Amino acid sequence: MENIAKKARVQLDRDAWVVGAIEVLAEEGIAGLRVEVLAKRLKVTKGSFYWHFVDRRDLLMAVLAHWKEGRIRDIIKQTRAQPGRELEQIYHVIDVYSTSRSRRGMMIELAVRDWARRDPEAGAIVAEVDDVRLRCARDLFLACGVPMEEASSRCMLLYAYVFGVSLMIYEKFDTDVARLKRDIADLIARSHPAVPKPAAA
Amino acid sequence: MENIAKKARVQLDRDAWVVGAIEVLAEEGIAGLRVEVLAKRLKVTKGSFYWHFVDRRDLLMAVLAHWKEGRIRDIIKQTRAQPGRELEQIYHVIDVYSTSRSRRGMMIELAVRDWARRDPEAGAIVAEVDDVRLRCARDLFLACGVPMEEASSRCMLLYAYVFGVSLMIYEKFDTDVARLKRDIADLIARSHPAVPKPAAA
DNA sequence: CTGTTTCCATACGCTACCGTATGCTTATCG
DNA sequence: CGATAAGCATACGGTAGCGTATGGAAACAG
Repeated sequence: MENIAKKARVQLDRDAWVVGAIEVLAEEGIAGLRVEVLAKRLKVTKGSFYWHFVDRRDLLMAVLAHWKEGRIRDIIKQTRAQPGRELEQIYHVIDVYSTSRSRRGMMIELAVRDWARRDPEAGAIVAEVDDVRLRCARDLFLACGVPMEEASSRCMLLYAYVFGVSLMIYEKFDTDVARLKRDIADLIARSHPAVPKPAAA
Repeated sequence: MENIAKKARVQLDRDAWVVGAIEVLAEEGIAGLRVEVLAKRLKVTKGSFYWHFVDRRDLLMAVLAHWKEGRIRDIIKQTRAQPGRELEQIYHVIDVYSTSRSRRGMMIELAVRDWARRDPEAGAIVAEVDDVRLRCARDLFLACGVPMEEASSRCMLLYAYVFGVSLMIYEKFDTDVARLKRDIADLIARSHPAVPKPAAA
């Protein structure tokens, strides 16, 4: 009974603020993430904010921690492949990041990375996430029989591509974007003679 | 005589403001590009600014125009190859963008692209620059004998990579970054049986 | 030398934020 | 039923930045 009643509580906790903050971060960037703006969006005043956080920096650090945990969880999940289907999983990873399907996630990603370019603490978090990402992706290539150094190169190319392509504006360049992305995925993942390319990516 | 004397003039013109603005843009991003901050850096007050520009937006548009012109000039220059040395030129382009040699230029590039994610006018400029870039790079691949569609894929991968890799933080991942970048350049530019890989990139 | 134009400084009002102080409501507990 | 604490609102002082108004210096023309 109390459990049900507790769902009716409208009060905000730290996490609700962080979730809202990531929303704003995605839309406006780190510079647009202001406590009064966020408070207005959550339909409270900043009196509430300064109850849960000591200052704006406190919120930003909480956002970083939240983002990092979510990313690492997602990386583990996306790079876990059934034995023998690792190449398929590589194509899946490329697809997940490079299509507009997870546009929102990419906006957050880019906002955090832009943030990290000027803030050392954000930079440290991104460095950790990148390290996990690269190692997990490299393991996939290694499982495909790709030698160590080539696996490093290919997984680095993979992530650089997915982040980079989301920065570009290329509508005018090629009409068949689907084919383009398919071919690029092949360039990144292909040429493993021991393992044939899967029919379904 | 007047020509020499004119060099002594310390007064600022529009272009001096734009150049300074790009400096700030590279360091602080578009959100940190404020007229009073810029004025302080140029050792004048904003009274000067509002004589040369109607408002902040006016400066931003001038910055975009200046950046676009400079980029397109550079693209033309970087992708002009002597006949038969096009592949060599492709490696050169990758090298120029992906090494820390032009770190400053990349900071500007990333700042403009971040700006373009939220400002339609900046987006239009980036779209134009991307179009020129992609076409020029594609021409290089075409000159190497690469078929049209593959040339499109490879040049897109090229630029996505160089932009994306500058967003990543990978010190911990691989110790031999030089080898990594060389191998990635090969993945992007390689496999043109008709044209052997050049000894010197 | 005097008037005009160019270029910049100074001063002002205004808004958006940050962080603090304090008051008000509601729930919870004894 | 009071008392206490949690959660939020309100009000305040302070800074940074935008754009305007106006004054002043220096160059230049006549």
